[in-house]
Amino acid sequence: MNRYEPLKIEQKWQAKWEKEKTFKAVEGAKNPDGSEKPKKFLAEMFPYPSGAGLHVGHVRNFTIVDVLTRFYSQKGFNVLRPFGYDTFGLPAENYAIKTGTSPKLATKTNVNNFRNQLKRLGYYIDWDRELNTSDPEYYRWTQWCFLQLFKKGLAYQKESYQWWCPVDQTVLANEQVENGHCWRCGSEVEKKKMKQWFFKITEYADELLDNIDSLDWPDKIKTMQTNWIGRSRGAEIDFEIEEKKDLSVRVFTTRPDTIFGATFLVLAPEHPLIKSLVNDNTKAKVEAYCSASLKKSEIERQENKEKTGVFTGSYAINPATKEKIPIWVADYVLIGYGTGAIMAVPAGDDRDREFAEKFNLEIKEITETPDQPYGESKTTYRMRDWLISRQRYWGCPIPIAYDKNGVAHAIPEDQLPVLIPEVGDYKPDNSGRSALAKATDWLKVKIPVTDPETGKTTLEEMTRETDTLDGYACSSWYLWRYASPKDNKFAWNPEKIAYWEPLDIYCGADHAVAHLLYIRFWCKFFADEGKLPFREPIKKLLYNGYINAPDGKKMSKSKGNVIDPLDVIDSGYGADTLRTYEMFIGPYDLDAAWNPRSVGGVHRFLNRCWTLAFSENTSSKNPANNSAIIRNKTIKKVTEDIERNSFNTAVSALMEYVNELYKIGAAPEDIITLGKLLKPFAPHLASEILEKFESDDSWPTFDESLLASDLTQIIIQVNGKLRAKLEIKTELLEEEEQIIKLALADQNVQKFVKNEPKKTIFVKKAKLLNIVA
RNA sequence: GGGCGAAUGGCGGAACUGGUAGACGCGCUAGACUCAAAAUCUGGUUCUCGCAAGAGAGUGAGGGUUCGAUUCCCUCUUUGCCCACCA
Repeated sequence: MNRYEPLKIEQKWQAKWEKEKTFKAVEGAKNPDGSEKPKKFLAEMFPYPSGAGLHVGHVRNFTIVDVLTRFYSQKGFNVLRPFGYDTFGLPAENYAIKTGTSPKLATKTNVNNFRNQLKRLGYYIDWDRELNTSDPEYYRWTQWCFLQLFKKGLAYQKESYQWWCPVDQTVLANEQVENGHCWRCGSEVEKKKMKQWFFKITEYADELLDNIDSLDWPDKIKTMQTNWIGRSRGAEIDFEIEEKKDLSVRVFTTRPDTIFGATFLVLAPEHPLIKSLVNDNTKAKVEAYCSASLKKSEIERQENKEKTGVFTGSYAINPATKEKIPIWVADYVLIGYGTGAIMAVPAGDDRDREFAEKFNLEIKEITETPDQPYGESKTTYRMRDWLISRQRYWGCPIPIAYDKNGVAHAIPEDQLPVLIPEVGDYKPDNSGRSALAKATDWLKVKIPVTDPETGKTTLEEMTRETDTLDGYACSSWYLWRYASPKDNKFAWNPEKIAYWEPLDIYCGADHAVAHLLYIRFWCKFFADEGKLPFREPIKKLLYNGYINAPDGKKMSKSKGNVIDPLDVIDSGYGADTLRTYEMFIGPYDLDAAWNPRSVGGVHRFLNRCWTLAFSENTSSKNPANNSAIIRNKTIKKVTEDIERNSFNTAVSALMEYVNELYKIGAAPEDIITLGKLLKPFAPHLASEILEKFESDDSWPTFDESLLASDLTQIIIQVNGKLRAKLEIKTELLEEEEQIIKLALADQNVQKFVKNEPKKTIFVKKAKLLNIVA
């Protein structure tokens, strides 16, 4: 018998799979009997291919998808498991700024490295469907998607205060600001007033919220999305300004019924009406307050919740009480939510009370409620529109050009893709424009314009948009591109989409809100456009946990505690051990700590599988059928465990099976079953085993009738405590009276049951008898 | 402050719908093989008492429901994640 040499057999099988394109997915694949196979489309959240290569966290994520893909493939599904790379983004660009290497080149190197590493893990991937978001043939269609949104008014420009990262020199979406810091570089963000592009995700807020219930997604993610959208129903009420009848302040409140207790109004410092409400006495003070709070960082606003504010000098009329109430400015009111102005009800709201107490404003108990609520009912959302402009070079150019009046025009679809121009220096300047602005020739473009009066079309010279799209736009449609990644007529081919989509299983460890909300938004939009036959893109979502260093801390280069998956493979363990270990490490959805010794344990297990299959001693040992029970039990357990994503217990069931076969000996059928059940986890070793036994890899079925043996163990409890275990003939399980008699005859039971039992409870399913003494 | 989880041996974890707590793996330990070591194989391993049979305790703490609770309910402690002046 040869030794188990993982690196050798893995190389052999990987070469074979590559040559034979074993994992190529074809629409409409059929069974031998001519019936059509059911489809199953699975994917992981595609990675950003960093220069550091594959991480053990990637391996966990991808292996979960691989186990499920192989499982469904073996079960007879027509499976599609493609792969792609999310390649636009700051790391490649920052590297370019630092070294002068073009991001295009660096990305190519990184993708090649990633692909080679993925192949060494033996993944079931249809490599003909590989995609890459920075490939012009891909981003051509990202730009097309943008234009569809633009045509419907769902991509629009707005001047507003935006989060600005002073280090990365770009604006950030709300989702990319974490506790006042840039999600990428960690530096403190500022507010800056700029004209920016947005996607109108709020248009779909209700549907995005209402459909959450129907998703087979983890509750954690569903709750986070629900909170993020943050719908609240209330009313908008106009308050007239005293002595300025042409002006009024509109406020939003969820409690219009408390209007009798409203004793003052508060406006956000950015509110446009403020300048009309100040007078000569208050003007300087209010202006100082407003500009100070604009400069205030998010951190300061979070750390110091002490109420601050200034009186504008004006009064409004409470429409319910007709009383005159002062109008204040305070930064605890946010411009982006509701109307940016509130009616303060200190008797009903803690924040308003705190403010009233600090500035000695009236606190009036609510003694009256209006029969008919004031104002018009209004629903608002915590979610804001999605800011998509990025002042960066390495992104998908926004396909827009401006005429001499500054009006935005779509680049015609036949001019797509708008290619990223080559520039020598990738650094953005301080003007707030990306490095694209340095490509002076590229900036000029001729766009056909039709005169609305004459109907004549002329070519007009315009200037291109220099902003690029948020990378999340590129990942908002890639799952559909997988259906027809090489199509040059459509972003996604309608027939292929109808066959494969929506995605059956999606697995990832990040992007609970951003990506997973954006892709749902685009799906609903393109469904409305008649371009997608479904309104939710992802049926089932698995959200896996992280893998930490052995000390439980996050792996990081600076701490020097990073485990490189390729090192694990090359140390001699091989990919099968790495894969199986990462499935065995714990429940897939919880964080886990790497344990080098446990890796060794899994390797020992695979070595035992090898010995069982290839040693003459064991494999020829036992032709008898006394392994049928354990074999059928194992098939049942592994099948059901994979179906409920309990990969760690599926592996442990296989370990038990092998341990048992070591004791009782294994017939060829036992080993073939082992090979089939092992294949999702350790596909190379399993293929080697199945090859030796000349077996296919079809998923084995179990025979319920073979799960029980002739003898059955009955648990005997007295007052709920275990006192004896009886071996009885299985058919006796029907005879409750007999079992009670046998139990009471047991010596140990008699020690605890002196008199006639008060009661007996027999649970047939649990094979348990409880005697109440 | 709000929301959602979690807490089980020396360690990672198992027990899926209330029914033998600790599967499987690591570690430790005894033995076999070996001149020896590694590898491999076979036992043991929650704690306390006992040679053993067995007994008692035991799933963060306290209470409750039940014949029976790691599992359900209440109170508390610790801890993780998400959101956080959203009117």
